[in-house]
Amino acid sequence: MRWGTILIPTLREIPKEAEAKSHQLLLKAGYIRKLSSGVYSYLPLGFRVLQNICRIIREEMNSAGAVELLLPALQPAEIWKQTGRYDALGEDKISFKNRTGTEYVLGPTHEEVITELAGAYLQTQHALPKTLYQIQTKFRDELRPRFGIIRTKEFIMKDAYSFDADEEGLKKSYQNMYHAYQKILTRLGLSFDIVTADPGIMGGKVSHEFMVRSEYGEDHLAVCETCKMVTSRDIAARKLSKQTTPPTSSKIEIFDTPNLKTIHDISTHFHIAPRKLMKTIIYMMNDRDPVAACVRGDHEVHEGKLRNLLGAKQLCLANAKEIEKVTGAPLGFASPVGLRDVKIIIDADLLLDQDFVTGANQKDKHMKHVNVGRDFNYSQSGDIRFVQEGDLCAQCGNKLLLITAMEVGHVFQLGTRYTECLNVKYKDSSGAEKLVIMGCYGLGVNRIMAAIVEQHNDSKGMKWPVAVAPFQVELLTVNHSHDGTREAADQLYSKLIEAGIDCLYDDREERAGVKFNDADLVGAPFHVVVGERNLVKGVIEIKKRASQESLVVPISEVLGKVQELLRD
RNA sequence: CGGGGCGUAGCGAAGUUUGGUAUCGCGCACGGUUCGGGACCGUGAGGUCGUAGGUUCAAAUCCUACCGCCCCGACCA
Repeated sequence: MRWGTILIPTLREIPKEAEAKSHQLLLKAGYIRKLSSGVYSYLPLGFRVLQNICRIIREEMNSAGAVELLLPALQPAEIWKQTGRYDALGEDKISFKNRTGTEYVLGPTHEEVITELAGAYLQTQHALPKTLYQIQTKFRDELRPRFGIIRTKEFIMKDAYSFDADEEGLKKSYQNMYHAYQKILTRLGLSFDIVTADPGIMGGKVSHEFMVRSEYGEDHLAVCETCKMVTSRDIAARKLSKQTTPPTSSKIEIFDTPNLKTIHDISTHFHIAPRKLMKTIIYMMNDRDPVAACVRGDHEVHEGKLRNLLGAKQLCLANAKEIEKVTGAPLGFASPVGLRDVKIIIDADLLLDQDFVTGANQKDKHMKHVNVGRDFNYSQSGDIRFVQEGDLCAQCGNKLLLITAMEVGHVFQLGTRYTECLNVKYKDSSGAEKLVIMGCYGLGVNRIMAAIVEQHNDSKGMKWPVAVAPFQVELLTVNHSHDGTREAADQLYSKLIEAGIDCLYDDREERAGVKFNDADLVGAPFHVVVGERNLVKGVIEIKKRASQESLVVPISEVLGKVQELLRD
């Protein structure tokens, strides 16, 4: 395609709104344009990349035996109420009423719709197993769209759903998708980590996330460089130290802290390091029993770990009233010291230090010189917090690193989370009705595009892998008004097109520098440069964008060479 | 929702403190000279200065409200 035919509005300067590299480059090279916060248009080049990503996804999904369909984005709110996710979606849901008063949700995901469909058609064991997928726009009113197309309110997702007769079938389907995802991301030129994850709002027990390491990710990986273990920070465990520190001889002192409730308030106001503070968080276990969870001021309680340690069925943060009842003080001044009829759980790190500052269980007061064991007893100690950089690897005991990463894919073994709510059953060979077992599998197409840019760029622009590049080759003339140059380039262009090569032909009458810079920015993997200087010698220059290395070949061999390069 | 920053031509900015003809660079159009890594000269087009109200002889500038955008944080006491 000729440059003048399509729309490639490259910019000389990077719009100041862009911070992430992918955001900057995609704007500068004319791939995307923002319409409003978190809402983007994909210009011709951007659209071509999206299509290439989708093509690869389709190929791998199809060859894994999944079948494509298309579900509606416009979904009656009613089906969301049936699965109980209407409320769980909360503010993220974009919903409205039509003229007759029916409420609709712009689909943020499609479990409800597909499950309804499965209920209608997958009623016999012969219909199972089945994996259906679609590539569709999802709508989520994100609180804060971020980093260009990494987090947007409207995005394209490939979502697949498997339906099986039993758990064993689900495991097979899950493995199948898991491998397909590995192939897809590898073909897309991404290096990635697969980590076990917390299924969260989606439900189910087993889930894995496909993570791409990037400065602009919103998630964290706990990485051990020694034993190479990688886990999601959300669920990473740590090895606990066996040491303990004896208490100090200083006695507890109560001091005034008017209106200073948070760790940040206390630490800045009194110049005390957060690690010398102790946070006491009150939870209610099984809706009845109060629990005080204590961690260092610079740590965060991990509700899941706490729940596991307690063996609690249900655990949630206490509300203001409950806190007041348990501690005798308003929110912000809790301490384990003097608490009665409350189970106290401490994080093991509290045993490694002495002399903490805690609340005083009185309004506007805290206490210092608090020592574990001396001033209060606890029922259990253990790992009840999120890991931090420098914590010890649960597997080998060496130090963990925290690395930011973005989630590009997520697979879940949902089980009967949805089929139960929507009563999706099949008849087995004995005629008995059984719930269909589901899995679901998502890939963020736009985010994958951003991830590829994040991993393939340099100071001049993008370096697309051949598989996803908007064009495989960019042909450009050094001086387009020179007849010989133009004629040679025109001929080459026809040859490349005839050979089925996706070629962008920069036929603009721009100066060489402009064209070279735009070519590097746009990032086609190979550049074919036609210039008078080489032409008189009967040769043409081919440049590899990724390495910036050039080779010179006779005109007649250009096509063959390009084909060879594309094959490799 | 809280904190911070910002809104002036397609892009990047100055001007706002101290009210007085809307300015500069890039890009765009036309003419010319150039032509292998973002050329140069000349001419020109392009603006509700985010929106609405107020103060004033006079508002991009001062006041009030609202809208939008970016970054950080968000039931952790």
